[in-house]
Amino acid sequence: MPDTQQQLPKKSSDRTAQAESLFKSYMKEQQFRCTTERIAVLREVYRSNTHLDADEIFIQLKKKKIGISRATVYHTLDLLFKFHLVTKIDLGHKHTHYEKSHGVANHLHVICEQCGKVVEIRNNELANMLETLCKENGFELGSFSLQLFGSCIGEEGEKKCTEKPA
Amino acid sequence: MPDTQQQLPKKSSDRTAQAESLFKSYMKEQQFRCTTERIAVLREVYRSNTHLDADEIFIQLKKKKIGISRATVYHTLDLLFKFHLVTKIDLGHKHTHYEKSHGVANHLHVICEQCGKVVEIRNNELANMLETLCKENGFELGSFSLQLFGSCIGEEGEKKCTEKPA
DNA sequence: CTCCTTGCAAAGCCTTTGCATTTAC
DNA sequence: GTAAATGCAAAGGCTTTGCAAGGAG
Repeated sequence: MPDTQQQLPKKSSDRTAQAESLFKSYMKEQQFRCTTERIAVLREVYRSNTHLDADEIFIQLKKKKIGISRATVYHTLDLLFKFHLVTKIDLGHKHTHYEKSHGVANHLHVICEQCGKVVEIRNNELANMLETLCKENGFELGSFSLQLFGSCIGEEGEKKCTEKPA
Repeated sequence: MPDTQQQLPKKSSDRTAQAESLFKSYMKEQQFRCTTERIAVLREVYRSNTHLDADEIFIQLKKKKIGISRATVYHTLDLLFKFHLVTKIDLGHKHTHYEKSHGVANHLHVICEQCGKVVEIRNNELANMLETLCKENGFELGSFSLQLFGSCIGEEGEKKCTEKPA
């Protein structure tokens, strides 16, 4: 694999384009074909700022009149995951969610077990610690998936969340 | 909820017994009935030192001539999860795994995307950082689920894993 | 031109649910 | 005795797969 993944994006608006270039170069390298469907899935994931599930991607694309089957969406997500361009996350809902991961590293999700709310937290120190921990244990860190389950707390730091799930 | 969860186990051999007491007290509190099936699932999870899936638990119990249905296993795992006595984990295999979490906190999994190997890493500093991050963001940390996807590296720190999945 | 990719539909598989029976309290 | 839990089987829902048709290289 080329070392291009190490280049950090200069502008956040470039991230999608960069991810697209990376995707194309990985695909070329590994003899995967660069189809319009695959690019469409990549763009959809990178257009969104949250975590999507496979079906949401399928529906978004359908709304945009981009004909694509669910099977292709799943296949493509596997490819994107393989190249570390998306992260798989389990938010405690019944199925896998996916999220762009190029240029948006170093964050984790906190999920309220009462109301289901999901909050993103960013922290570089944490990411560094994880990378170090992996190295110390003979692993090279690729993508990662951090989910913390807990409960929202009130202003006074006393009241636990009692909301019902949406 | 009583504060008993904060008491750390003194001996590792006490953990199962402690988890069992906690389970019973939580159940009493919240009007759940203390059935032999539920206790059996708890014990099975705590007897194991790795992550199990629901079906493995079902099969282990069947081997021990403990009649129980899959439905009950799933129900009980939900209860255990609710009480933070097990953690749900996604190891990139196709379904949820469960792992005891009382007395075995502060660890994460590193999963090799090539060979599927799963390694556990323990680190208190990380756990503290996570707890702090949550507090800073208005969350109370319950159980957590950390999975890092990457690749084993060779002795020289150069060779990436090329093994096939088992 | 060749072989990979797509797409549809069906299959697969984990998980949940309905309802009668059993059981904890 | 009563309400909750179990268990079976069937349904549910996400994901994968087989195979013919289409498209990239």
